[in-house]
Amino acid sequence: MATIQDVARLAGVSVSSVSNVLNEKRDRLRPETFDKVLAAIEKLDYRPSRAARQLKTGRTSMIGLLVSSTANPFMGQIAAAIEAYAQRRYGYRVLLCNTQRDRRQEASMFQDLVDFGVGAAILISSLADERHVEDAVRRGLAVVSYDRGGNPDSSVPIDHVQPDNIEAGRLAAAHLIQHGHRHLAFAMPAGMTISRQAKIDGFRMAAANAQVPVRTEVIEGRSITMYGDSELGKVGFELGQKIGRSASAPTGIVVVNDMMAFGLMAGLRDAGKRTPEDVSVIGMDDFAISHYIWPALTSVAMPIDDMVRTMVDCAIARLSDPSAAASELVFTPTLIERQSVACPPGAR
Amino acid sequence: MATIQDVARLAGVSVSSVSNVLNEKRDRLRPETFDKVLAAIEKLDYRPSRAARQLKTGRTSMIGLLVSSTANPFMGQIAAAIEAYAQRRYGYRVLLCNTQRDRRQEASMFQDLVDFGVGAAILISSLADERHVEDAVRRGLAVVSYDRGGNPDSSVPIDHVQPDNIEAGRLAAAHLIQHGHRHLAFAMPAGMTISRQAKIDGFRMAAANAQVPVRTEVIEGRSITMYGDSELGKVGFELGQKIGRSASAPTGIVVVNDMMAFGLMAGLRDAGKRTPEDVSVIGMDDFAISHYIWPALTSVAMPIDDMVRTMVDCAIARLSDPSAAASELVFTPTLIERQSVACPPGAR
DNA sequence: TTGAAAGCGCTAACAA
DNA sequence: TTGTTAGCGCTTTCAA
Repeated sequence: MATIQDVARLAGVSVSSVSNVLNEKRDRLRPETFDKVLAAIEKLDYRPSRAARQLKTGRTSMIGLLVSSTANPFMGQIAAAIEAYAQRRYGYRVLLCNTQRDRRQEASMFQDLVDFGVGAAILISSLADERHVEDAVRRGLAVVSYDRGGNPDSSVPIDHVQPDNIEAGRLAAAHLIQHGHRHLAFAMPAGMTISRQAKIDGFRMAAANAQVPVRTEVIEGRSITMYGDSELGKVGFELGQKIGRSASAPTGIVVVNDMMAFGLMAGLRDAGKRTPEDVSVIGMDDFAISHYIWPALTSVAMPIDDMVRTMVDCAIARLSDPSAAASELVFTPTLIERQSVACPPGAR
Repeated sequence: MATIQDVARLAGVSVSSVSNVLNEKRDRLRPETFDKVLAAIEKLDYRPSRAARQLKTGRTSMIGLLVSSTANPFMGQIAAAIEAYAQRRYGYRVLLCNTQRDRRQEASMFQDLVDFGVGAAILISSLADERHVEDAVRRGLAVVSYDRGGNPDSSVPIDHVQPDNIEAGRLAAAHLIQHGHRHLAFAMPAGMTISRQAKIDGFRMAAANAQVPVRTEVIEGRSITMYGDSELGKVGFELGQKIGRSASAPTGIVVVNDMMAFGLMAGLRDAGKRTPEDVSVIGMDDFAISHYIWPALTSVAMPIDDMVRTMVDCAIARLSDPSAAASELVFTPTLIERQSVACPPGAR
């Protein structure tokens, strides 16, 4: 590989002139010198070493991305969107880390990012405890956190971007109530997270605001250890079976995410219940696949592209102003009506 | 951030001693010196800069991963598996690039990887033309290519890992024939790739080897530009509609991947055809979701974990022996029987 | 067993 | 407008 020295030699100029060309400081060079250098660069097929540049400047054009697991299609979609936008808009590449929502993993990934000299990271994982994140920020990493409320007590600035989960829960429950359902359940894996709590709050709020009495309950499945899609489906399946066999089952179910909703509908089916004739189901995340399954899944869609752009913009902005006040940005979800919701059996 | 100098000063030793500690050269240090240094490292919470290390050694513990798009759940799953294994087994992190199967993008991503000093990359994208990959290899990047046959003429060593696509096609078609189907179609988006051709070959082979006459055809949908899952589903949907409305439709369809199969079944349904009663469908990739939809999709599963381990092992191995002969590794797929295949209408 | 010093490839301050 | 030079933080000879 050619170095800046080789280019300087071939062009008959000094390395600083070459450096100036590389950094587009046209005003410091005579046009002909500029061209001479350009020609030498071309000839040698020279490309500057990012490692050397980074060592000198302390900057590297990489951001870190921590997601629970891209094996979950929702995360895969977000990862693809982030990577594409960061590259297109800022020329940044993405270092991918799958956390499996494990705090120790997350901490070690943050550490690695700092060691690599990465300046900013996007964290998508709703672990309630944020202390290891704060450590990373103190070590100089800018972090944008998705789907977790901001902590006003925090001594360090962490930007937060999230969908309005309360509204998501409300939207889903209200839709069910509007279809005549009077016994609703919110289904999720065991274990509370901030975003789950918000969804539940909205879900309950819709019931409380209804003109009629509506019974609500939260149903937790097994807890999850791998954040791919297969385990989530299985938890949903088991829960669906259980609900399907129960005598006093809810007629409308809001499921914390689409993958689990698929499993839940399969479990319901296994127990002899049809969706939406016997039980209505609403998912959240709006997978592309949800359009195509039968019955097509009604789902609460999050404005992914908007949120992704915002997260990347925040991350890059904080690179140049690390001490700016943390921003808290909330995005509004939308209900996508499809075929998995109908009036409850009694109402027909 | 503390540097090696700070540590040396605090420990009262030279930087080279600290370096020796960092690199575990215990035999070059008196145990007590070792401990002194360790204490200083601890005290300062020192972590060596990877950039500096890389500049000196030319090595960095990152590998590149190029996939069409993690928005496709199959790719998301592979990406998660690669990241986890590379990290766990070798302590390597992953630089993620979504190529959208665009040659120019791929080329620029390879270039970036080289610029970052990344030594090895895994490429998952069946672009037929491999020249830009060869360029990258010539620039010193070790590449392992997935799902593309090796090119014996190639002047540079590129390792190839792939499922036995011929067998995948054969398995699927044979399963349909065994159920009594005599008119089969292979469905895919427009445009031939190496892996699609192999699947078709196997598909036709099964028909040719059958004891009875079997009619086969290849049905191409629209061509695809975004390699997420939504467009693939739509292409399948349109194709399903078309087939469902056709008078002389095949009774059994092998679809090039699960995502498109979901869309195709939805299209069939839209045209009034049921799966599997009217038309049987087999997918390929075996998404976790395929278990849970209705009808559960019979699919050809690729041994992802085995292939992923092999790809990462190959990539890392080539780092230390760039000129080793290229390996060509083929893995055997399995048919996962579920509910989307039945005997054809006539046979009942 | 330890330390001094060169240098990886670049940027940027300063001098010419 | 151009060149010289001092590092960035490490690893790695080579000497002591």
